[in-house]
Amino acid sequence: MAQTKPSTRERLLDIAEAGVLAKGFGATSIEEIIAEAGISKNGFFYHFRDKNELARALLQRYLDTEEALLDDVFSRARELHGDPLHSFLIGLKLLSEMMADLPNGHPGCLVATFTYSERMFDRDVRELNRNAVLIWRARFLKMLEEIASIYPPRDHVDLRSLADMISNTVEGGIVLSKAIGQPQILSEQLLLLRSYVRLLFEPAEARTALAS
Amino acid sequence: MAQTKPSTRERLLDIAEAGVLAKGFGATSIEEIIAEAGISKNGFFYHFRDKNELARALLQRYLDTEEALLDDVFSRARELHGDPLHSFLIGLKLLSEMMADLPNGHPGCLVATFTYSERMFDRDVRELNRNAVLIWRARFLKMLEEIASIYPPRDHVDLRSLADMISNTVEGGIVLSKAIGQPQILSEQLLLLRSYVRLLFEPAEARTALAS
DNA sequence: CTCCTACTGCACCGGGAGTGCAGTTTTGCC
DNA sequence: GGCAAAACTGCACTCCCGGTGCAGTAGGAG
Repeated sequence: MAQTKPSTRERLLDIAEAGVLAKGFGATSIEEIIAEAGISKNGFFYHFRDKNELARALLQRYLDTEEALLDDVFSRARELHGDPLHSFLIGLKLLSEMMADLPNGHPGCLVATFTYSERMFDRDVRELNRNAVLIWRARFLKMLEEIASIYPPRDHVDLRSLADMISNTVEGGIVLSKAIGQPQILSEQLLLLRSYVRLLFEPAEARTALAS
Repeated sequence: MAQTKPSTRERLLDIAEAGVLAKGFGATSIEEIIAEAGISKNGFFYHFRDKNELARALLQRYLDTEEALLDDVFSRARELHGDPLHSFLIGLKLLSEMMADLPNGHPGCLVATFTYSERMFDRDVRELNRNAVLIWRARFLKMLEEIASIYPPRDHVDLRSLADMISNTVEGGIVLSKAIGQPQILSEQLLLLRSYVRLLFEPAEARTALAS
């Protein structure tokens, strides 16, 4: 499995992804992708029937990577602490640190890009995009339900909304970081989210004074 | 000042804005804009030197409208309650209701769209976009500093980050709402933000039990 | 030796960005 | 009413991009 192919297809996806995140899908031309890849136009169309199929492949690959990353982060967090609340807080911390360590900041989220270009794609791609957000929701909801079953929340909150808040924080954080060119915003926002989760669920006796 | 001109320029901007929010800037063609406006191509170029100038005008108009809206919401909130914390909480509630009342959900934020297409624009437009976020930050930071000077926060938070969290919630909420086609997410997320601000600043004695 | 994968090269179409220029209608103002 | 400026129209043309069609080929696997 290890780097058997620096395959052309993967290189095309890499180049396309960078372009899409920097300029938007509609503004990323096949011409420039093949120019950078050093391939002919027909070479491109050998791999992807049309631009929509490029979009599909791009999004699918992106979602698989993200899912693996989230699996990794939160299972590592769970190994560090068996309690659902504390492992969740650790997971958010890890995520925040991971985002802070990206050298040029987060390059952008394809789900957001595609959401802001929905009219360009066919049903398949839009459905894929929609499902991605619903999968994130389900993932975080499951963790929050486990937490809430042990720690009663301090305020009336809908756990489903709260689950969305994680995705929300990431998506918003990426936009703001990119917009003003301050990569650290994303990780700061994740820490604020963590602070909220803590205030919501952590029992008062565990928070004597303002201890971190 | 009242509707003296349903001027062509404004109509072009309206049509362009809808297109840009639905498909992205690069994918919104001048041809389709003039087709919908019923104007010739040269008519378009009479108003805007090129596509970049269209972007500039689009963004400037959008930012002016948003600023006026925020001024309105938070000054109305201030009239309803003199206390900075409570008027801020009311403002977030008003904003949330306003977003919930949009018939087809929020159409999208141009700042986010432009952020995800940065390479398409010249320095001017990128600077305009960047400044917009910094202006939002300054606006909310001022309000939060006033709050924090009266109510000591319950957790160590950087007020600047917290100020960004308002923009963050809106940007993220718009992405999620659009992505899964559930307009209410944006207003829900604003209410969660409100819950966080309340937990952070509201004195314990004001929150006996879990009262709203 | 042959089949398959992964391409190259060329020619072509339609549509979009943008330019240039000449001409026309509409509007505001004296 | 007259006149100039503003707000356009129409046409012709350039270059770039998405996409198609078709013919051909280099290299590895059986």
